[in-house]
Amino acid sequence: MKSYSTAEARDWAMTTGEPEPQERRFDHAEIEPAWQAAWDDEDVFRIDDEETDPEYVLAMFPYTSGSLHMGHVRNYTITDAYARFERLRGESVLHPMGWDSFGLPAENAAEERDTNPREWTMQCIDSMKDQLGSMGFGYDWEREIATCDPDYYQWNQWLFQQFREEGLVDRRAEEINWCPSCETVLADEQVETPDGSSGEGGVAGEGICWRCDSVVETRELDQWVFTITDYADELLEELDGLDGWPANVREMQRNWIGRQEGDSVEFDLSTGDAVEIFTTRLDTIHGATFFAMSPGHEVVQRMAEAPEEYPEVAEYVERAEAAGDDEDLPETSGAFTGEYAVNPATGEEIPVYVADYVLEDVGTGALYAVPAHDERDHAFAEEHDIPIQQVVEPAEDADASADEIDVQEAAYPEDGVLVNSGEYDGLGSAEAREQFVDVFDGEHRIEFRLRDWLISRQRYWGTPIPMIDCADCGYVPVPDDDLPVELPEFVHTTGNPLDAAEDWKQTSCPECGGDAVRETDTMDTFVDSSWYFLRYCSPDLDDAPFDSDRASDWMPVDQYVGGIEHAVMHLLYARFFTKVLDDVDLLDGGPGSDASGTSSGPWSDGVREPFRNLTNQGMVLGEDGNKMSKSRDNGVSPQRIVDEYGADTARLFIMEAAQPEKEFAWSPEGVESANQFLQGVYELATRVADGDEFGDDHGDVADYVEREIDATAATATEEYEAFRFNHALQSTRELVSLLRRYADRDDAASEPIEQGIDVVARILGPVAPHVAEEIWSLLDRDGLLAEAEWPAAEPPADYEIAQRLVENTREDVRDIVDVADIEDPQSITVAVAPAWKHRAIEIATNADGDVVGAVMSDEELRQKGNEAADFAKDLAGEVEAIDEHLSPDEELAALDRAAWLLRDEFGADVEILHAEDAADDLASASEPGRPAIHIEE
RNA sequence: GCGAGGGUGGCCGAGCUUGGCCAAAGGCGGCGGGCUUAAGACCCGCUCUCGUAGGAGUUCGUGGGUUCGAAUCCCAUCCCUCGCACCA
Repeated sequence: MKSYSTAEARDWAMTTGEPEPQERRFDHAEIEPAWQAAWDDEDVFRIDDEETDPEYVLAMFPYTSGSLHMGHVRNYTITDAYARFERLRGESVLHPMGWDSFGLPAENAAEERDTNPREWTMQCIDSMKDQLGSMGFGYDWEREIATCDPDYYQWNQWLFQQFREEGLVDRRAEEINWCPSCETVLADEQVETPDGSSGEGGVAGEGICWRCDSVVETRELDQWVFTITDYADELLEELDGLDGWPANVREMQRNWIGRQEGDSVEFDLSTGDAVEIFTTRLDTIHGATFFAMSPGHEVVQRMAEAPEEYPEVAEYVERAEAAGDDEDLPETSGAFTGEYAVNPATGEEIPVYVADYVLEDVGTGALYAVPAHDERDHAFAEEHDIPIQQVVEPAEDADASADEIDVQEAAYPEDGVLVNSGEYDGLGSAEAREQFVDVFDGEHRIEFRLRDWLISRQRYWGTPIPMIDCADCGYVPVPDDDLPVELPEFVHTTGNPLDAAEDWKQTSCPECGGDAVRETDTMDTFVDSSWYFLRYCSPDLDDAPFDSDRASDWMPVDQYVGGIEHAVMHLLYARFFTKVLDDVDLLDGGPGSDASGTSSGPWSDGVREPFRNLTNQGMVLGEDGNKMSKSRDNGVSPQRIVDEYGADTARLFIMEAAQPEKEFAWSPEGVESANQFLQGVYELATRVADGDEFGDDHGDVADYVEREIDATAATATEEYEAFRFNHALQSTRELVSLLRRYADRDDAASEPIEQGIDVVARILGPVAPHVAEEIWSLLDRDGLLAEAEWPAAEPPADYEIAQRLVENTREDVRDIVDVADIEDPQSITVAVAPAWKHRAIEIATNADGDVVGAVMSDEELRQKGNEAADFAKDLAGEVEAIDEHLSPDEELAALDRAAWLLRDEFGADVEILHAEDAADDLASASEPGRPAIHIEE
């Protein structure tokens, strides 16, 4: 196998490096590009199409803004480190990168700079690719994709047709969110509520655009939608199986989907209308004392259009509409319509109100109100002097008792037992609901808060929706053969540039051949990101969006890392797409296709879910602990850090600072410390490489060091696996510190140090890959570290127990020296416990109750007389808490290995003895796990 | 209001899933010592209280409980963060 050196690496990089400074420090500006070129040259990060079931490590691809920020760096450092770790462990790893490159900002940038979105975006990609490269992130660039590339977005169009054939595409008039500034519609998810801090100026509660913060208006337009609600149930249910996802993300999706089980029943109104209501409390129907509809309800709207007949309704509706979506109207406001509804349960006529607290888009926008058992109904009834009729009282086992409840005072919203409900009195709430559905000719229904996914955007820089509007045939799909529908040249205009592109827009109908126009809407960019992880499997395929067999084998993504801001939209849409793609047979994992998967649920039967494990990296805060922002001027540019300290330092600092999902504050001291640490390791490596400084005397101290090396490798393995990189790095620092201490001893041998540095380099490899390669070549190892083998990960025999013994003993010595005020200890004698005490413990541990009896019934121990009896009595009190111990010989060996630590620390002679070789009074003070100590001043 | 996640020593933050060397990792800050002409960096200790031989006491939001034994399990309660929220 070939071995590499910086010099050769430099050749790859084709840099003309200055002569190396003779200092024992590395120059990041020199080594980093060199090793990046070496990896590239050796195709280290490429994965062959023929690999089966690789570890799929994925970071959310970046929007092509032109520059990486710290959030990106953290995100990509995490996936890169994990991917490198898995590669060292011998896994084949798929770690691709691409560009989320459609979207409005490119249009804005094009306007500002008098260029076009494509050119602008391509420049951004070039620049960001360089930045990723300079960070040393290892991607398979042969799988690079860009969503603005027609080779990519034609498949958006193709998939759109697949979805359409599946009945998942709809065009309908939608009341949409319109951003006047971006001149586009927004999905509900893209409308944000302004945060409380700016809630003064009368716009409180109004939605704002997620991109530009403009106040969002509503308009009615014909729009294309994906009927994601068809999958609402499954999207909700399978969340339970996503145990590799953070709880909060799953919860956010649950909230978003908002499943609600209830019943709908029709009420006849005196207007002649039959109005459907939706309720989760059908059991309370006998207590309905009024009926309420939202101002937007069609029956109300009709009334409002006849102000002479319904003056109060008209006035109220006007007020409500003027107030906008939000709570400018008091919660108990409303207007009596003059009409009545018949309560099907009681036959009574109850008054019909328009009330703003009834929301148009919840349920059916109409409800019967039961003031006795609903707080809002109660408040409304009090305000409008409507009677309150109790129909439920607490059940026997409820917290409250029936006579404590006064529904005139406050609503009792709990389930209970029916009263005042005629023949149904005494029935439980749940049972009543079940029966009433049939009794009142209702329907049991499941409602969702989730709305269909509106994908139309009146913008240029997106995927054209492949439909043609023909005067005779209506909307006709563009045939597959005519795909892609490519974007026409960009023109500067205030509206939608596609509308202005007349030549592009005018076409003929694929069905009748007559004149027709193209759909000028483009797709929401979340369409692009809903399946990009599949395209990576076969990025150049030209007859399908992805290779189904390979994708079915390679999916799901094993580790997906990205920001929490995508908790709902992107992740929900990607889940939706994956399910649809399975249902149209483009994906099929099939049982057993994923040998490593042990859990059942979504993973056991085909690829139903895209992401097995999800991590949301925490924020990188500014030095002051606040979110980085231009206004606070606390931002840190990744480029500056890389220039000054190098990518390795930045990566190491970020990974040491906190676990991936936690936020942390930027710290110049931390960066400095990371850099010094790397320089320190490198320096030690140069000392080993020079060789002549150390001997080859392999003593007890070397044994100690070697055990620590093995233990560190084991810890690092475990911690990397668990995504706690900071813990792995912490123990690596401890090992380096030990190695340096050892190296500074006169009797230091080169072998343990070299072995230690070797292991340290490999552990650091995933996080600080350039320095690690540099050290690897200093040690004259074969090949590239990036392709080396992960160090064996077995902790040494009884490591924990021995380590505890040593640590406790050292602490005890310190305690004694301190408490007894010993100025200058001359000699320290340590005696391990005699074999008979070990034997006594063994017997005691196995004794059933009578510890003293058990111990003293042993022939050998009885001969020890009182000493044994006393020891047995001590044991009896703590028999439950006795730990594992080493044998006397093992204790002796462990302490021998560590004796140098005491010697160095106290500058005293240290003697480790068997009990038999020690003075009687000393030996008698010893216990297993706790040797006797004598210090001579 | 509903839901999720949390409350640990001066601060940050592990540990709590599988109760027991847990007075509780690590870092920062502070103190002492080493190295150095000096500073910085680096290295070694200490950093709840008391204690002249490794001991004792009191701690992990608060109050109860289970247990030989609880930061760790159970119940109640307060507080914090996030998400949803006039959701029928």
